[in-house]
Amino acid sequence: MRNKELAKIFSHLAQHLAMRDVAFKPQAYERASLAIGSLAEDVQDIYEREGAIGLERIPGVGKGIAERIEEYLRTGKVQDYEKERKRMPVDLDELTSVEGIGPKAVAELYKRLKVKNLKDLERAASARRIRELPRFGVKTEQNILQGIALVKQSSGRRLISDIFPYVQEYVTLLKNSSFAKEVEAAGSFRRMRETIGDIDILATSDNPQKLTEFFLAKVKHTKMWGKGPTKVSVRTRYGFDVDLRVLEEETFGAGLQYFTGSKEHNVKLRTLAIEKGYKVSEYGVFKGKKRVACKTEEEVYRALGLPYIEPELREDTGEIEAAIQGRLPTVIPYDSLQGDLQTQTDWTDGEHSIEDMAKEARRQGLSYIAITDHTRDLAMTGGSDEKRLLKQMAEIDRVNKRVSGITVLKGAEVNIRKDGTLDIADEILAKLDVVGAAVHSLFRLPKQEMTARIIRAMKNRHVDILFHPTGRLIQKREPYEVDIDEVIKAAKRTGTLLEINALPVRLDLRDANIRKAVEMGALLVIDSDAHRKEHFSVLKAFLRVLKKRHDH
DNA sequence: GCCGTTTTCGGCCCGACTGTTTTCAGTCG
Repeated sequence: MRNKELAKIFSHLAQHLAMRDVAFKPQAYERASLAIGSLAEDVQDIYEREGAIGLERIPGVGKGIAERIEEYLRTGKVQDYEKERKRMPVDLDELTSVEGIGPKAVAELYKRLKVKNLKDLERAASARRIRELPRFGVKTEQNILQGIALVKQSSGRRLISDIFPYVQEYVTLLKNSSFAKEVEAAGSFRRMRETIGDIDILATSDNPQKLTEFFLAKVKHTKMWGKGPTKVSVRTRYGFDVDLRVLEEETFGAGLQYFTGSKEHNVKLRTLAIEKGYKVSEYGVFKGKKRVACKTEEEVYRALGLPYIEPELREDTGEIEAAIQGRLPTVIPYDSLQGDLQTQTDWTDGEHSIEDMAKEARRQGLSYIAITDHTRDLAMTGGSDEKRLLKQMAEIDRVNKRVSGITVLKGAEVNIRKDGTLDIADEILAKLDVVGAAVHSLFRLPKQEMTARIIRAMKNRHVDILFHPTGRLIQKREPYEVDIDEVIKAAKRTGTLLEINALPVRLDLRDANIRKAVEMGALLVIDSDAHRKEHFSVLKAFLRVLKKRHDH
């Protein structure tokens, strides 16, 4: 699991170099960081098997960066990075998590005001000292304060995609030890929340003491919050907390149900139990002193007269009422998707070619994908104009001839301009199989104007999908002001699909809006927004975990 | 620092928007 650490180091190094105005190297390091961070294979394995030559096969990694990877694998450090960090000891992750703060702002704030972290930044902004700096002003200062508020709202929580590999690592570690029988990650991770606060792992064991000691010995941690015979709680060196609890085999189901939560779901479940003359705790369902269920979660729910409720639904947003009335929604299994209607390639800001993306999609079991590269107004990404779109369509025809077993559809992610018109002419859109329209600029229009703008785009008869309908970036950017009910109505009226963008930082539409759209009868499409081959896994990354869960 | 059937040296996705300025740097993705 060294990939993520290396990716972070190179990304930080890139930002440090950018702060010092070094030309071109930042992009090179950033590119390598992205490639390493989303690599399916552990760099350590690649290095052990093929040496530096193998490392240089990673796109964006040449001689220089391969040497630094080697250095890191040998010593745990990259000297160039350590030097930069000494020169400017700032918490880049914290500071750049504030919308509008980039490397140059970080450098300036450190030099002039000794701002090292979020706390310093807030203090400086509150004391109105930022407005005094050259090229900063009152407006910037206010934006910074707003940005800090947003970051703090999500205090300590991380995107599920950041946490996912670590959960896998810990669960596998424990499963492979000879001390654990059942191992399961519970909590908000199991409920598949957008962000995760800490990791709760449950296990059963013949020797709990040995298991907790094994865990402590293997999981690198900076703090130990507590340690008892059946529970240990640590802060890992990656900055989040992990709890391991060892449960009795007999009551594992009840414990799993309890520690999966949510708290609100459990409160309601317990209230329902009391009404029916039962009591529910982490040790089981009780009638008087008699335990009537505890072995499995299914048993626990059944004892209360309920069908099994999938963890993803356990938020007390109506699922218990629905279960009582026998109208729980059918949950779509994780391996249901047959295709992917939003992908980018190296024609714009994606990393891989059309052919490579098609082959990878096929490998992952998809039967079709649409290539939806950016268009003209998003020049930053090299967005296509009409002429280039035609060229790309011809290339897609060639790929379809060369690659069998998957259909590649011609598409585009066109820009919705300020007035709701699109940046590609209708006669070209008419030639495409899939047209997605999206807002990429002027995020702060007034609600009415934004709503009208989006609906006008949806009315274009060539537009099939509204991409990332609210434009939010989790923990980074609020959704734009838009009347989502009106958008859903328009979707139904115009037959436009609303996207469920599966990129972990977007998840847009979000859960509550998806439910609304379903209730209002609009159609939805789930896609990956893949910008590189590895991103297809967001369509099924969690499949393995779900399968394991259903095994017992 | 990376990369190459237009280049092994000389390029490096390139425009809108914001907030600062009074011509432009920084951020966005």
